[in-house]
Amino acid sequence: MTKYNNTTYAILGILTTGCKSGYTIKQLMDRSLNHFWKISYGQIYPTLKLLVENELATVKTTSQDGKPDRKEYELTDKGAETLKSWLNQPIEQIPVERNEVLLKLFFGRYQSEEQTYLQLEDYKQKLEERLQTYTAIEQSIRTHHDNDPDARYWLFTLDYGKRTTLAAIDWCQATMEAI
Amino acid sequence: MTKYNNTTYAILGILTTGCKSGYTIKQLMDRSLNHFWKISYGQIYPTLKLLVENELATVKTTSQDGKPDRKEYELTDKGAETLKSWLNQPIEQIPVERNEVLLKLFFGRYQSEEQTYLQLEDYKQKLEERLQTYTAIEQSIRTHHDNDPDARYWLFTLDYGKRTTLAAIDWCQATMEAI
DNA sequence: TCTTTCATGTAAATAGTTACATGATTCA
DNA sequence: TGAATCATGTAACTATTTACATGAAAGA
Repeated sequence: MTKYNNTTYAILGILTTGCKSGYTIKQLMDRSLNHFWKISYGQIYPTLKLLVENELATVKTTSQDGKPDRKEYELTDKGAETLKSWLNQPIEQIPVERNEVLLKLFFGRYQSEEQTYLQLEDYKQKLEERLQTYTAIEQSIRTHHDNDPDARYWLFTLDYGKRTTLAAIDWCQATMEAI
Repeated sequence: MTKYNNTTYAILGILTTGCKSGYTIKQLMDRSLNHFWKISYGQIYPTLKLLVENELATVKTTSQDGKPDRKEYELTDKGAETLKSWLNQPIEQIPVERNEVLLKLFFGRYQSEEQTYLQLEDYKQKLEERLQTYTAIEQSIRTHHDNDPDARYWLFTLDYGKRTTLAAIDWCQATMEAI
């Protein structure tokens, strides 16, 4: 079985949700996966091309009146199999999440305590904004996708974002008090 | 002021801690920054070269008996200034941390509930191992670097790792119960 | 008229890992 | 004898973003 990168599997997965074109894939990404997976058009279009080349999907161009032509992609059986087999594999290792604030804090001795404090305050504020975004998305899913069988899983991923962000906010507070 | 990437600033910062060669930089990284910043030799050596080219550091080659020659790098005033000015700038935005487990969970509908459960169990276990590593590093810092003025800041970054990892573990538990 | 939305795509640049090459010493 | 540690470095590959190019329609 050929191995693809996770971005390819992400696109493969999105094709199961009814999104069919590069444009709508990007939209769904930005709305629903943005907190743990983010990609640009520069990756989406070449990947869709690759899917067709490797027979994981098929394309057809559809004309729409008043709007540009769009290419609609559909998973093949091989594509669906590839997705499922990836889903069932456990992850190899948790990746290291690079954190610029921690990197700066690590060298905190070369900074004034006021500056460190301001840095943490700024970070905390950004985290709080993020938390609010998560809550907003959650509300939106609960009202617009209440009967969608995917919604359950989407809410699980949001819950993760909320919990870890909250933990980070608490850490900011505690660290600011310790300085 | 020229802008560099964060990896360059990380190396600049490590040069203030007494690590002088590419080899020892890598060692310190692996031991102390590994939970939020990780780089390979393939990045360290070219970056050190760049630092010298841009007059942020100077090199001299020292011979050691019984061991290979080593290059020792030292920050210039310009290098120290560059580091400090970066430290004082607030981060632009919190990066999206890609999470393969969440990506798989997002498409959980195409997987059996047992498989999803196993996936979460596996992730939880990996997180618990990570938490133990953090605790071990913390102990090591408390015993070996008790009077080091940097130690305080190192412990702050570890505390972040512990809190967010713990939150992720709780999420795993809650999600496993919900499935 | 200007901005937004729709829609697809490529080229260049940046970032980063992995694999390789080299070679001495120490320790089991 | 073989592995580990010390030590530096490059080439190839992979992943990804950013900037650009194109162009029509809708709405303010």
